[in-house]
Amino acid sequence: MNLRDLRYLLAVVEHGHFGRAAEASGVSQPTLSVQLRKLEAELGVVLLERGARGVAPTAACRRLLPHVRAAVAEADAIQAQARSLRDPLSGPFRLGIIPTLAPYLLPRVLAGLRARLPGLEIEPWEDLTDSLLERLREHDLDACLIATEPDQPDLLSRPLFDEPFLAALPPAHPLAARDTIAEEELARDILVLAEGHCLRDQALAVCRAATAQPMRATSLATLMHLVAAGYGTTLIPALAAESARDMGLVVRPLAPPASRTLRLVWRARSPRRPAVDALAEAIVALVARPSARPG
Amino acid sequence: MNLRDLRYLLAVVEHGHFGRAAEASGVSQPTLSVQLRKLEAELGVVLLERGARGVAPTAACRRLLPHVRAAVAEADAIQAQARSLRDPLSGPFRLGIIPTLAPYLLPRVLAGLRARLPGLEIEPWEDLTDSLLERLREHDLDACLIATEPDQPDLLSRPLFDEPFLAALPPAHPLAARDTIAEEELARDILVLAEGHCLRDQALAVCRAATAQPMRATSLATLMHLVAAGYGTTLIPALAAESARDMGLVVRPLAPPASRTLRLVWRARSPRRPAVDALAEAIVALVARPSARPG
DNA sequence: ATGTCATCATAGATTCGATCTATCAGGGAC
DNA sequence: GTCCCTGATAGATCGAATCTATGATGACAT
Repeated sequence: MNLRDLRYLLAVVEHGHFGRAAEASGVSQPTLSVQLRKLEAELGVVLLERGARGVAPTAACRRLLPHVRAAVAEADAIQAQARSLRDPLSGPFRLGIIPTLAPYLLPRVLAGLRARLPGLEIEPWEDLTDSLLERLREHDLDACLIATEPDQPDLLSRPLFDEPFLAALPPAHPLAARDTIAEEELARDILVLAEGHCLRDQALAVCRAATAQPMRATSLATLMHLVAAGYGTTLIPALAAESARDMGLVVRPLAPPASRTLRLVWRARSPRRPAVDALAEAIVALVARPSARPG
Repeated sequence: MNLRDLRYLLAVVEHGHFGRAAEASGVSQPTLSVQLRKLEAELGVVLLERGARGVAPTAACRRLLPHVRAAVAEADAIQAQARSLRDPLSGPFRLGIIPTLAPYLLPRVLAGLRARLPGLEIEPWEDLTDSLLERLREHDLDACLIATEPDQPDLLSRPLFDEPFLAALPPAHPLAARDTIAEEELARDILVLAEGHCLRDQALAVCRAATAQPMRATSLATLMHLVAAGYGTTLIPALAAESARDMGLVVRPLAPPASRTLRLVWRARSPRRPAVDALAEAIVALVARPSARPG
């Protein structure tokens, strides 16, 4: 069975006349005659009652017509939707983001992304780096924002921007009065995230500390609350500074400075490379000059 | 676009593998490769991300898949429904019946027809002869039961059975005591149906009367009620006798007898001739030996 | 590293099917 | 009876789908 033949059938039923249906379909009258006879033979059902003054659908045909119309309509829907998906910068785009970045980056850039890439429907997905990369490889995500460099051959990445690390202290902490803080000074009572967070490893590396402390916050927000409650200090990425200050923390730059590099990762074979590139550039621009937050 | 290609797409998406999808589709792997590339070119959308270990649908493809599945499902529904319509004795069958016959014939035969022709879904349509024949010619009906012989070249008919006319009288009528009644005796105070009813013409012909009486009942039931109320006499077809007696009328045979011939009419070109013939024979058999009425 | 295996893509030949033009056949209408 | 309109048929032509054989590429293991 063929969509073309179904369209022929609809044309003949609509016009009640082979010749006019043929003209409307852009083919010759014998074509319709032959093809519709074939369709009848294939279905084993007489669809048309031919008369000297035209043609009428049989009862069986009338029974089938709803399905025929539905099939043709779905085919048209496929083409219509494909037309709107033809723009490489449109359609759903699933973007994985690590938890120490998502809550602080997304409010800054989402509105701007909608303005710059109106066709791209970004669906954020928050998870730890390893899970994100696994999902990315399984085609569950289109790209990921992470803070490490993946070394898998089927994944490519590009750096977006560097995010400095900052010291976050309770106001009553002895170091809170200082303008800058050295890494070693922070190491003594630093609190870190649970395992799996790249920020945990980076914080420990920066401070050259191998803490085996029992407190392992599962989110940066939790961690900052712990610091605010006086349980210790921590290292936060720059984009979280505003949130940290809102919680009453004292935020100080490190001396010498340290940072992490945020990278956008995608599958080497992904056909969405244009969208990936556009997204990367948009994020860089929006982070450098953040757009207003959506009301 | 082609239903075949849509099925290919579904197979590849389902198997995630061109080779296995090809096997499942009964074609070679290059066929799928070529056809799906063509489909992508036609839609202008990359549907599949080819990898070294298989293939995955793109985000755009996932967007389209519901429509693709729907189109294929509708096509399958067409074939499934066609299979069940393949039996010439099945499917909807619109049967026109004149009003002086329908209420008395249908209760006698409908249950039996369902038993003898279980696939045939008879949809009765009650109207005057001329309207019925017009609808029949316009393909709005598959066949008609009427009491006259149509003389249109595109319509064929066959007689089913003769239905005697009977005299119907109020119990108090002077003729009610007689065993049989002559036509002339009835003519004096006969009531007839409104124009358009063939029974009106037949009654007038039988009784050689040209009444211009004001009372023109629009249904046989009304007419019989008028007779029961003592407004006159009338001629009824035999199948209405039971109903007439239920209303308290006296029913008597004519001497000499008169009758009308009920015919089944269909379009000369109708492809439903097998159903028409089966229906004709079933009705004849059921009228001769009526089945039990449905409870 | 390097060979091996698996995967999809490509090329050329072949077969099948859709379509065209020209013509036929049948029914109504006058 | 004759004409005209309708759909059906025939034979040729063109295009498209498919096949087999082979290439290209990447992953994995030794």
